Amino acid sequence: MNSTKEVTIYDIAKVLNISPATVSRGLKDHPGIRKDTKKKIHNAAQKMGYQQNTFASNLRRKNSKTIGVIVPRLDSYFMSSVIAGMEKVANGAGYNLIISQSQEFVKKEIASTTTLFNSRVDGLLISLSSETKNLDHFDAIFRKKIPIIFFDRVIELPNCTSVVINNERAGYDATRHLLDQGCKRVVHVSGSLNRNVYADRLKGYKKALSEKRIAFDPKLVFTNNLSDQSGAEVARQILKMNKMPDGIFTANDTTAVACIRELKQAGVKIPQDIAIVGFNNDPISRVIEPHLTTIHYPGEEMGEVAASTLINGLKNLSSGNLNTMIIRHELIIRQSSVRKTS
Amino acid sequence: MNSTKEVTIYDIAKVLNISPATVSRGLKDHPGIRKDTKKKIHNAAQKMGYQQNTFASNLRRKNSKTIGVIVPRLDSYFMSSVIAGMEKVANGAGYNLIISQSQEFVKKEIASTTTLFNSRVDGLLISLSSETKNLDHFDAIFRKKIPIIFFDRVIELPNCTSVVINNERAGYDATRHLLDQGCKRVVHVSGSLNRNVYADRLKGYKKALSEKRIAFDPKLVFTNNLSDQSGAEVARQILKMNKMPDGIFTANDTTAVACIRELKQAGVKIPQDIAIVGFNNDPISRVIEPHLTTIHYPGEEMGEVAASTLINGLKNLSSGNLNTMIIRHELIIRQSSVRKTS
DNA sequence: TTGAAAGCGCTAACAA
DNA sequence: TTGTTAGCGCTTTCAA
Repeated sequence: MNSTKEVTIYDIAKVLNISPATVSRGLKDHPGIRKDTKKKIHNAAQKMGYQQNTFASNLRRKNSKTIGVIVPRLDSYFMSSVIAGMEKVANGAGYNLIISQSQEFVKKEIASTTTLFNSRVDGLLISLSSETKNLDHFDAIFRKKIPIIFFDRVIELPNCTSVVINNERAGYDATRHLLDQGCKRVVHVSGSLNRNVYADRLKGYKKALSEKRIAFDPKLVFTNNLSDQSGAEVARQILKMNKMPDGIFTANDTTAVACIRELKQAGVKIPQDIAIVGFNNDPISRVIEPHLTTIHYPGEEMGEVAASTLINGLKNLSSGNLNTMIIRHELIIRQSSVRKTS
Repeated sequence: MNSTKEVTIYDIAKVLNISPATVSRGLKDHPGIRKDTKKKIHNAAQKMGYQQNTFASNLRRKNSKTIGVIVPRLDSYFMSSVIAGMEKVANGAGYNLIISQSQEFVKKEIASTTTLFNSRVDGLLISLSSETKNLDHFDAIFRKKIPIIFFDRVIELPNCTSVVINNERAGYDATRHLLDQGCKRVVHVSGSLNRNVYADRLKGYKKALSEKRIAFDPKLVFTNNLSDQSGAEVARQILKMNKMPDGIFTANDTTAVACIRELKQAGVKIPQDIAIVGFNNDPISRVIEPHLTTIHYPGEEMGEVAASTLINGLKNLSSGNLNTMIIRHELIIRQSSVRKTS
């Protein structure tokens, strides 16, 4: 494949009449190498087109300077922001990212885990697929004490750090806001309840209801995959209900937007007839009319925090045994939910 | 860091009383190892928790089974789809992806290139930053004959394959459509003309104009970074023009949407006063009101094609010396541009 | 069908 | 401040 001969530290050593060890040290600014020697080495390396061989180095040092990332899907605004944040931090610290998607399947999550394990990543950043129920596939990782940080879709685990927002509180905030706007009958559209993000938002929803002494009605909770289609489907079901709801809180913006569109088409007035709150502060939330009230959820920051926590841990700068890092969220109120002009 | 001792082929060899060479061969189904020996080896490996050491293997074989990806930004719907497509193909073929973003800076693009080069990726998939003018930073890559495939934002190069859509044609289609709807004075909002994607769309715009014998007016072309803000800014400038345009063709959807919002706010009727066409078929294009006419541009497919072309090339299945692969695009007509009820 | 042995390029313990 | 040397774990040529 690659025809050209590789330049090694031995070649440099020979040219400069010094030992390979010195070259190795000079190349990485080892303290205790004379300045002029270093300069000579760097110059020669440059001139000869030296390229360090990471495999040899990794083999020798037994680490890879690589972080594995497993996410359910890449193609959402939120996830791209997360990855962007991770990439920024990791690259800054000299790490590479190997990214793979589970596509929401456990099976793919398992396969990715094995690959990343074999690639000997120094650490893992994981957001779980909606199918995942147990963590057996991470056993090998745990046994080898490779640090894992779960983010967003996390799972409680004694020795793992998680980076999340307070989903229960966010769910509460969203629901409470609807109730404060006068809603009495609020539908909640949720995702797989295997996942904290959805289960907790549901908890928050229930809490807000009970605080206002509104009985929880399981018929008002829809769980699906939160896609465009599912959102439209929910809207159609709502239109058929005997007693229509006057508020909807969905666990993402895509679904909320699909609902709004479908409902508007059927002549429902938003927010007068039905007030709606989404989740994620996706760009579409500012485009749909009426603009969507939503929970802001800083993806890039979450990525940065997850990555830097992992890297600090790798450097043994870990701040003790901290377990859960909570990133602040924020309810952004727009027209889709505002009824009171107060 | 990792406390646990690694299991190597030597350990397996010792246990089974055979040579490491046989174990190595057995593990990868080398023909010419007895079936029962293979089975024994696999079983032992399983039982002992053997994990192959990719570094040693890569070092020995001088390839990495890794593909480097450099993109301007990750956080757009289009780019996430591209990456998703690449990831699918690459993982299927046993390759990992290392992804980095240039953030539209040459400087970062250079840094990423070096890192990926040092990580000894087997090949590269690149979409150029808007700043990039020359390709000197890929010299080392070319010298080592590491294959590069450029996608979307490409550059003409004798020995490189590119994956693109026909941007000139797409630009023509978009503009032509506006003219067909009766527009006489069409603004074009473009990105960095260093990049084929924008330069070619502009060419198509000009071609459509000249076909209809409309003089090209450079004052009607705005070039900027195609962000939200820039879109709004363009709209504001349009509102101040003595003679307002009656059509706008923007080189992405974000900008088109920002324009629409700003113009609507100023009381401009879309599409009656100004008809608008965007580019990308981003999810927002179906949410903005009126829905945005746009060019569909299959990101996932582009990613798949780019990755599989690269991988086929690595396997020496390359289909000769093909140079440019063109993916079909499609004009999707929605309300933002339709004036004639025909 | 299997084994012996060399070596991929680097790092680090130890010695000088 | 620099050098010697062993060895990380694997693959592969050559020999048996």
